[in-house]
Amino acid sequence: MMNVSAGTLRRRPAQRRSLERVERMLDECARLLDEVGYDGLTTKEVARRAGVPIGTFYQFFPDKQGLVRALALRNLDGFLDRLTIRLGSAEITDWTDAVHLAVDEFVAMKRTTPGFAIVDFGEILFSPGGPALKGTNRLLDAALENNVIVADRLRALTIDLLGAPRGPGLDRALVVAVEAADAVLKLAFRLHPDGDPDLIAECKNLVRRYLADHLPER
Amino acid sequence: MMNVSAGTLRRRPAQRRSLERVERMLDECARLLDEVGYDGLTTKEVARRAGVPIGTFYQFFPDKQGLVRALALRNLDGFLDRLTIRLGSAEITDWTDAVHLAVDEFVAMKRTTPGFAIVDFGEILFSPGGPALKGTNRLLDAALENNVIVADRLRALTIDLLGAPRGPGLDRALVVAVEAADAVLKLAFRLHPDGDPDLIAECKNLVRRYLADHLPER
DNA sequence: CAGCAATATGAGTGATTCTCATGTTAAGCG
DNA sequence: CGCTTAACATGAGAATCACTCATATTGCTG
Repeated sequence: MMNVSAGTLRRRPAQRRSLERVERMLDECARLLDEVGYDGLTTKEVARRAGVPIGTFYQFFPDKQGLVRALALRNLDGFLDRLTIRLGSAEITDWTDAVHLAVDEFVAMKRTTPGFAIVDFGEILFSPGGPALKGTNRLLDAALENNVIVADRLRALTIDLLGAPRGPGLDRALVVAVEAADAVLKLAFRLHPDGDPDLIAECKNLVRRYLADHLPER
Repeated sequence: MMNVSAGTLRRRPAQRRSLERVERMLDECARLLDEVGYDGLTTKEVARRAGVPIGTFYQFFPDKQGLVRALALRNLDGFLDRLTIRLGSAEITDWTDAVHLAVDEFVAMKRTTPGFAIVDFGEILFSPGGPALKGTNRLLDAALENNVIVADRLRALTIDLLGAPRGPGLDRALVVAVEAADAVLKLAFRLHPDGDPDLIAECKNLVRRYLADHLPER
């Protein structure tokens, strides 16, 4: 758990004090997102609310995008941890049950986790502007990882639980499924504060229909 | 064609001169997006390149987001116009052919239309930050229209050509399909400059599989 | 405790978005 | 044709933001 590091932070907080500070900044970032939205977010206000000077903010985060990216990674870790627990405790006999659980967990986090309604895993947020920005494309690279990480861990969960045929075909299918599901669920929450129930149901249909080609019948 | 108006512009350009100016600003916005990305885009530079003073820019566009939103709407219109033409000229016997054509047209625009690689229809771009921004949510409303417009016109095309069962079920299914396809294709172009061919193929599979529940067999 | 390296700080720099007072053109009218 | 009034155009400037960097502070080691 808690894997906010790879390429997103300038300096990895070593001491407890620093770790708490980074955590507080992420917390306030999430809360601010709910209040003022992504464009209204300012590094100054995040730092002020977290009780750290602006200079310290930039000791840890390379820029505003880095902050949001770190939050997205934390969200991702949180989601995967929760899902792992739920998949472990529930009796899963069918991979479609796993889809059901995953979507439900995502929906639950949309409703309860601060900032998650605005920035969930956030890969889309980073791609426009990230790549062509200056010279490098490390932002993009870091962002793209997210999809791969989700798919990887979902595959690990799925295969371990249900013994599906491994291979690049399944890998790609899972990435596609995650991307598509994320988009539909985002839409569901854009149209309805608690997530349009019909669209949530359709999201499950979409994923099940599609994955039926790549996973065993039942 | 050319429907850049609903809520996106401060003042609708009435005279030819103004219309050309707005068009030029959108053109330069698109080209700049390719050069510097979304975050690198500045209203000042767009105005400078389009040969209009910054004050004039703000006569027509409410803000930077309004500019990008207007571009997204123009892209949307362009896409639907092209698709309508292609669907009309080709002999379509099966709705799966329509899916094929639609995805191919999107891919073609990703490769050739300036700025389209960064901002296509852009509904995702607007939702984070737009809604919670201040008090109103007109930004969100305007953005949400996009999905509805696409689905509406796609449905009109589909139904007229192939006689599918009308109803809210089909409407919702088309919205879901558009949203999911858009997300997967965006991923395809994030991973590969010309669009990952496998992912493009998978996008078609995804849509066909899903829509098979809502449209006639062949 | 001396010396050194790591970390912390916030006033300042340059850049950006967007406004608004003023200037310019067109439109209506007797 | 002049006069009045409204629409439109303009760019200097106000407000704000992201991010830096020189200096101060803290902790670490011998």
